[in-house]
Amino acid sequence: MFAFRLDTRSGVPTYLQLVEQVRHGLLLGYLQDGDQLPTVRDVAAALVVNPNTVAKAYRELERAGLVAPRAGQGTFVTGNVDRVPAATYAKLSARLRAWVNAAREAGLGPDQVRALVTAILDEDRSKARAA
Amino acid sequence: MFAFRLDTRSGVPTYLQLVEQVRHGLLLGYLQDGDQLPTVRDVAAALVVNPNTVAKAYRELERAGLVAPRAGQGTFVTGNVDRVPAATYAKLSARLRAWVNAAREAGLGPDQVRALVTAILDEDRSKARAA
DNA sequence: GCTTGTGTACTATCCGACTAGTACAATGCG
DNA sequence: CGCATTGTACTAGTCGGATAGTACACAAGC
Repeated sequence: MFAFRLDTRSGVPTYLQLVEQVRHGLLLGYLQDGDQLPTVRDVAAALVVNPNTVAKAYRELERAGLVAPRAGQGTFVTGNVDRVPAATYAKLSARLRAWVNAAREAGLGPDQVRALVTAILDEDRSKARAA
Repeated sequence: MFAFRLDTRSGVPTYLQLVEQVRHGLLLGYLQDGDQLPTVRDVAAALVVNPNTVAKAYRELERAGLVAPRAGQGTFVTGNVDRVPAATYAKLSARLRAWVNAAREAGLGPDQVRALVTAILDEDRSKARAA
């Protein structure tokens, strides 16, 4: 079963964090067509948040056409998303993992690693906008 | 002069985004000891936010000992942060940039790139916590 | 000394995220 | 049918971020 996590210090609204995690799961293949998401009440209990907050996230995902609710059953993935081919995914993640290790060995702390990644991704975003 | 940017859709509070960007600038060497940050009023005008919001960010940075205000002058960096050596930084960022390009050429969209990076960094975070 | 530009402080207000609690609709199962 | 489980809907309230507007304190420069 898919598991959620929360970062309360990030300032990102809870329901958006949940939406993001499902989106990422779909993009990376952790979640596939037909998979069931944890029930609203389960998630609410596990993360100690209000059921309404979880429901808001699920509603958002439903609006986006990524999941569909079945009353009395739960919420299920209706995967119509471009997934990364498994081989490509494995290759890229291995290479990225190596990079993170190299950065850590070069003495960079987690914050510095994140800062550098953010900077490079922002470059990429700027290029994408310019193109 | 240092320049700020805003991502209004991220859900991250404005003042926290400003704090983060200064922190990153310090970590990566974009900002150095003695550098002046844009004035509160300049930032407020450029980003179209309330001066109080910018002041809140600067106050936060001052509390952290990263910057110091000089009345009538502006806010200046008091850089007591571990910076990444320039050579290390150049090497790592080049390698990461290459990885991003490879990912894009493999057909991954910006969102997928970010998702993958987030996933790997979360792995790293979990390992760091476990250690 | 006066003016200008800077950071700071304060109050009031608005809005969105989140919570609390309850109730309802639909499905599956005995 | 009756019950449990699930998602959904609604109202009311709390809390924090952001805004608006004003006022103050300090330093530099004419």
